[in-house]
Amino acid sequence: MPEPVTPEAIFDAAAAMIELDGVERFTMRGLAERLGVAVTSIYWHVGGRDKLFDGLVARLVDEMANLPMTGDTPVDRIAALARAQRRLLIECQHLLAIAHSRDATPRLFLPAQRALAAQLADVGVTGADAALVLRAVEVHVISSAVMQFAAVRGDKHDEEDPTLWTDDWPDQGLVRALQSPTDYDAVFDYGLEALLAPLRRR
Amino acid sequence: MPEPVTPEAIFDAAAAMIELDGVERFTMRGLAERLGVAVTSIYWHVGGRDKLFDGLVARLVDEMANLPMTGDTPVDRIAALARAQRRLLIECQHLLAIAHSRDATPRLFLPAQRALAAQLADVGVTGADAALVLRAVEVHVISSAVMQFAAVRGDKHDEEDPTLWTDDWPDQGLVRALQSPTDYDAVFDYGLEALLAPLRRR
DNA sequence: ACCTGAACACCGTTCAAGT
DNA sequence: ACCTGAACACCGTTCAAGT
Repeated sequence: MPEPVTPEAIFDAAAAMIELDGVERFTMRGLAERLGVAVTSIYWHVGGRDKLFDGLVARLVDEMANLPMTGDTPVDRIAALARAQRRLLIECQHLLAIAHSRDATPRLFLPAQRALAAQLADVGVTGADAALVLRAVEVHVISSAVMQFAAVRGDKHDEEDPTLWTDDWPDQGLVRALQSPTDYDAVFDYGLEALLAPLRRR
Repeated sequence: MPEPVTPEAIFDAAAAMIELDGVERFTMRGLAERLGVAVTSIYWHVGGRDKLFDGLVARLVDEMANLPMTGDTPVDRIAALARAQRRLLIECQHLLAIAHSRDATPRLFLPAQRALAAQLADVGVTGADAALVLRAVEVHVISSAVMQFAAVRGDKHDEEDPTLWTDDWPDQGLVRALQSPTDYDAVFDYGLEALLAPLRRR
């Protein structure tokens, strides 16, 4: 089934290849081969590697714009959106890496800022305070996704160096907890609730 | 002054080049030219690109191991260390990017975990709870440095899309705050204090 | 309008050969 | 032990040429 070569088909194929093998293994020539065309054909439809990645990032931004925001209270809705954003970014880890390497991470959150601002206003947080909370939550979401990515790929190296913790270290419970793989979901929730705690007290 | 070609000199030159021009512009051939030797000489001394980056990451891990931890209370000392870690990582942004792309970010914090654990024990936090706080602070530090990096390079794109915010949006103070560049220092401090607040209440 | 092959300038890496 | 040049297999990209 040789699909027609459209920009859409090119972006789809590129996204699939990148999500499968990572950015570093992605080549224009490989993409052309998968599409069954000459490399130069891609250049005609979407341009070079840069333009291609621009398009992929734009797609991710679009996806970030339409996420559910459910919950009984404004703070619950903010938390729900943050969790949905994080889930999407973890699903699209390689695309996130591309966006990050092109300094486009802040842009990922622009579409959601309006909705977030409305919820903050509902609990009486406005102006510079609201901007600070907004940014803090954004940074928390991104970082959690980015770290999860690194951890999942490199979990062989995530174990503790046993020589660092002698057997006579008083808190063996901590040592055990650190030696088991990091539960990034728990870390994310802990941080998110800490960030939102001041709002819950209103 | 043609310095002798030692692994040390090679790492120094590579680090300087990367910190100046970024990873993407760094090539083995360029490094060889700067050192005044043939490319193949580098392969003899330190191995290929992978080995070279391994060495650079190892150096960064070493630097992370010796950071000051001053403050009157245990929580203050934890905060001070986190700030010092963040400052170093921002200074070595490109090296951090390399470490991150090689999934070595968790390793950056291993050397400091013992000292942090001791401070946590002082305020009575142990076991799995201590591990969670440890990880939450680590993630916060990394993320802040990583975001700062992206933001500084891409601050042209960090401005808000004016079409998103109509003039009749009720909270013009927020709009103004979002339109000015993000103060990542403030975002970091806000998040750090939120994470440590539960500890301060003991 | 769409697609192609040839060609260019660049990579990282290997290896036999030098001293 | 140290350094070299030649060579290989791979890139991204351009461009004139085809239909």
